[in-house]
Amino acid sequence: MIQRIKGTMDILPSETPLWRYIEGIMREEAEKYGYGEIRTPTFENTELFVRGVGDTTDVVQKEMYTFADRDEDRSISLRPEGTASVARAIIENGKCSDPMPLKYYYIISCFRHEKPQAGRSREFYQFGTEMFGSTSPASDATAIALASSVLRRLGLKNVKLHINSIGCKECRPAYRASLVEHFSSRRDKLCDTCKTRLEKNPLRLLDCKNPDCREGAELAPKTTEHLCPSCERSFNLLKNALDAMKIDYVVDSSIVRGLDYYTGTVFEFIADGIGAQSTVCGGGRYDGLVASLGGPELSGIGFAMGITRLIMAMREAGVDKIETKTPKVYIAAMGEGAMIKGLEIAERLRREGVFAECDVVGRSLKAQMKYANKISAEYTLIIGESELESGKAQLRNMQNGEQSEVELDSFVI
RNA sequence: GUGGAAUUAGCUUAGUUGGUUAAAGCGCCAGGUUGUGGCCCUGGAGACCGUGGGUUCGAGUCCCAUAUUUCACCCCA
Repeated sequence: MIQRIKGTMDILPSETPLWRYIEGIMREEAEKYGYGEIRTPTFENTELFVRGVGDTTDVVQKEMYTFADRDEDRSISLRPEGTASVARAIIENGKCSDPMPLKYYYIISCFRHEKPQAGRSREFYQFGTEMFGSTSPASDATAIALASSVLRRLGLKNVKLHINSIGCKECRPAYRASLVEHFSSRRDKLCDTCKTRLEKNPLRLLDCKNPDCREGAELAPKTTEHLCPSCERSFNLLKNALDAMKIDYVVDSSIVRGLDYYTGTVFEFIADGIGAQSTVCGGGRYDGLVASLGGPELSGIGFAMGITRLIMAMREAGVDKIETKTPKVYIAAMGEGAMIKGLEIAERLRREGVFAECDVVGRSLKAQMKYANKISAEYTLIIGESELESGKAQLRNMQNGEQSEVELDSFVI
């Protein structure tokens, strides 16, 4: 038995309708906001992610599926996220001179070599959107509104929006310094990972779950109190816009994000009751990304939603039951002649747009009726020798058991 | 990468202090008279007890290793 790769999953026909329902809502909403779908390659030059996502991030340092290409001396990687590829694509396809803003969305799977856990797998699925070419908080508000709108339509009331601003390249260094100062004074109280974070990525100290570190984080200077005038104005405008759009949020200074490209506004939608990996949607502004990939100075704002986490949240909220299509008519056929006739009729009905099935196993009538019941067929048409001769057959309503006689070659349903 | 838990038929599980042909429910297949489902009844198929070692006269039951699943840390969607 050859097993599935660890951390991957099979999505069976019993589950795909829910996936498609969710994806359908994502597409509809994205398009309603003027985003167009983009499809980029599953793998890219490793360098794209190193430069885009950041060479100090865990994602790039220890989680990428990286390998040597066969025919060239070149390192390629399966995409660990979607934003870098889209940024690359707009530069490469000359879209940076299109009318601004550029708005793209995608539904893709990404790959990270992590230890699997609730809400985390090595191949994971996400809906992402990117908007380029606006520095205005109106674009932040629009992106957040889109995410919020998808979640609302999915029926997720157990999801909360947390927003924060981590500052731009002007104000972040100063804030970072004040954080380091704050935590250095209480260094001996920090957990081991936080001690290394103090040097590597001080912002991360803010969302450590260790109780002692949490205490330090509570007392730490808030990003929002160290913003430069421009960032502060933007953040306030964003809050005003969200208020006006009637989108509830909390300002949460522990939202820092882990990818290097984030600047300014960052946000997460956090779900209750789905375990430790509770962020169903995360995003923010990435004003330096396009330039760092060799494109023009073009700011951006986007987010990604984890589809499996959404499904967990939907289960938790009890909104994961959706209607699925069931056959209009099942044709029970006895004998070879009837089976041929049944196939003929089923095909005629399908060409008229009807969901019709015909027995292909050749079992007893009783077994076929049982099967029709199991697949929730609305009607069963019963064909045997005598029906073949008369050209008429019984059409049974499976709900109330009533039967009526129909002309085999002409009945409609 | 670090730690905890789990691993018995397709699924969910039971298996007593190691001792004969490893249970059950659901599901599947077939019957309950001659061509009619949903309920009920009967029967059947289906498990080398995750894999590999070890202890023992004897292991699903004990020990070790390994894989996978799962939960948490790290990190992120």
